Amino acid sequence: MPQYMEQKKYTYPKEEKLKSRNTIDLMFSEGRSVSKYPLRLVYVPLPVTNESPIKVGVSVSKKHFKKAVDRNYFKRLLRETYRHNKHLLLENIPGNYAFMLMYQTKDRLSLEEINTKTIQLFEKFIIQLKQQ
RNA sequence: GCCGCAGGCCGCCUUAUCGCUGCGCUAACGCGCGGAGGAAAGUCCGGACACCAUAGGGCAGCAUAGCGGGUAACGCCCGUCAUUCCGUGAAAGCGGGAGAGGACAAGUGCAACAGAAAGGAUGUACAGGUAAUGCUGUAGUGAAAUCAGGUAAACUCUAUGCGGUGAAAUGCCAUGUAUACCGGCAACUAAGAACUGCCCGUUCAAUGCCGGGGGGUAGGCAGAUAGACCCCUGCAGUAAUGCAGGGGCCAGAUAAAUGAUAAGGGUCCCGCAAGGGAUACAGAAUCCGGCUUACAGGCCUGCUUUUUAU
Repeated sequence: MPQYMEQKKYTYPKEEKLKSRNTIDLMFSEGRSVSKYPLRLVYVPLPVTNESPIKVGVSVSKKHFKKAVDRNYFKRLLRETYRHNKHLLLENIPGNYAFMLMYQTKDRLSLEEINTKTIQLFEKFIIQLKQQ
């Protein structure tokens, strides 16, 4: 295991899960987004509270995968890559944020490919955030 | 042993690392123990459970249809008979399979070929008969020719059953903001209402603050995970199934956990070998009973045929 992996917390606890229907509606109506095909990240700033500074959900469209097993599988992979790369977000956001990570292709990418794309996506997000 | 058919069952395992979720323990860090299916699927039937509706009766609609049994219930399951198919046989019979099967003596519709004619039918020949007439018989075609013809997985009729919605049901708690209403305090006149036509005054209203408070949004809790439950044994029954005794606890999430990765091992396929490949269908969403559909590979039981050995 590389050195850095021991230092960071690769967790995805309940408090970090995006559950509020209203927040999700807000994100899709007023949020901004970045894409790194085939992934897409939608985000919106939240008011600062005592809760977790970050709220994250994942999404795989029924349009791309008809069977529930496939959707579950790719949602798990998205959670996995979020877990391993969430420090990129936590170290760079100025306040509280909500995110939705979306998988937008019918192709069955491997975990390794998705992981690479996720890192690129997060870096792209950070650049966009700094430009504002 | 092989092939085929029928029925039933199972449907990957281990370790490590990083994670998720429920419960228990702990002051805490954490630790321990559980954690998808036979179809979880299609949402096609039947229930349980809720709420709404409901005097009684009828119409419409939908479903079912030999007989007997099982069940909480069913359109499901079991048994059995008519009928029918296949094999065998001279036949009787024997073995195996199918088996939605009430009524055509209410009405309507439909019917290949053959045939004069197939449904308000009746020609020809011969024979018989009458006041008269296909009135009667035979020949001829056909499965069927006035025989109460056939056909209802044809309309239809008969009998029986069925109220609707569906866990986003339903019940409860409730922060913030605004607020019906109630109480207290403060303040005060420019306007309002009443006593009263006017002035003063009083009361109300109005304003601000504080407190109470109903409904109720976000959200939360219950519903919701111990049950027509599972396993074993015995008894009753041809069976479906029932009864008795003993043992067991087996997901409970809610934008939704039950995973990801790596290594090793099973099993099967290809190959002389090294080795390579495959490991299905598929993801709980209130819960049960069925039906239907999907499924790599493997196992078991029974029967038929054939081969070899005894």
